[in-house]
Amino acid sequence: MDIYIENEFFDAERTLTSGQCFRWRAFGNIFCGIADGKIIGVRNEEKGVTWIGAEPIELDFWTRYFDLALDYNEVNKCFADDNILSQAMDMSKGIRILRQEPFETLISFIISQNNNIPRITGIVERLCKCFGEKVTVPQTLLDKMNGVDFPPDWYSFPNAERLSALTEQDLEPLHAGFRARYIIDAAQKVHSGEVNLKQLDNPDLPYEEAKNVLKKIVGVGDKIADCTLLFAFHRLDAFPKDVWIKRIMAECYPNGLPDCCCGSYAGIAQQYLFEYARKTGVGKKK
DNA sequence: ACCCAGGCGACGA
DNA sequence: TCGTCGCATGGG
Repeated sequence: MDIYIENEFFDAERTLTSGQCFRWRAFGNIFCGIADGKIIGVRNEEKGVTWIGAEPIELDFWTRYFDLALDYNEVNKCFADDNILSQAMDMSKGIRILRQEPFETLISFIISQNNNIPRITGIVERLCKCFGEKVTVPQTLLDKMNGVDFPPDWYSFPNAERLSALTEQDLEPLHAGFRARYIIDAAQKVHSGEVNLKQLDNPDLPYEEAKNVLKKIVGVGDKIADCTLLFAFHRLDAFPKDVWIKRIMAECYPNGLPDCCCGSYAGIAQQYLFEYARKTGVGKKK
């Protein structure tokens, strides 16, 4: 069935195409994606959002996934004094930081290194198609998609146990390049418990401590650890520095980032700046 | 043909 | 602790 949530600070298109997730697809004004083995459609309304094909019992799950409990209007006041951030906020209004599944987020951002978003998306899609499990699409969602070019088969993100049993050669169809061995190493360390993701789901765990756990994986450095902590564990104090952020730091903040980018909502500021840099092309040479 | 992408590890100074 | 380089792949 459908669930409607009133919330004026949620923009599905901006949130789901902002480079924090790689598994949502647009079909007209409906985004479809999978989390927790469930597929739903997400459609923005005048003053809220509808989850198509979601069950009432899943209300808390999706509310948490889309971070609808946090008052972003309040958070944004932290950034109002900064000129660049104010502009960035205007063009990113309605973006939220998702709470994605940890293993999926970890692997996705391992794949992201020295890579671009369209290609990351393709590799993640092939990973799910090859090693995930088929997900049943609810009839309510299928009905809405009648007449749309909607894929018949959807696959979950494979778990650590599944991937830990594979070899680099098994991953060749993904065309992940040098990242294949990083994926295997991550899956093995997560599955063995050497990297305990459940332990990281604890806001009281000191940030650097959590980060060092993730960095035990070969191919996980500061940036990927930061992204995993931000987009899966909702550590809003994370501030991942990718090439876009480095450009904007060099171009717009030669004397350093404002304090609000080091505080408890640094990750939200980071996401605004990331979008600003990508949309305006700040610092990028042509 | 080049350059680049939500980086990282190895290596040398 | 710091820069620099190679890494696979594919799109611009």
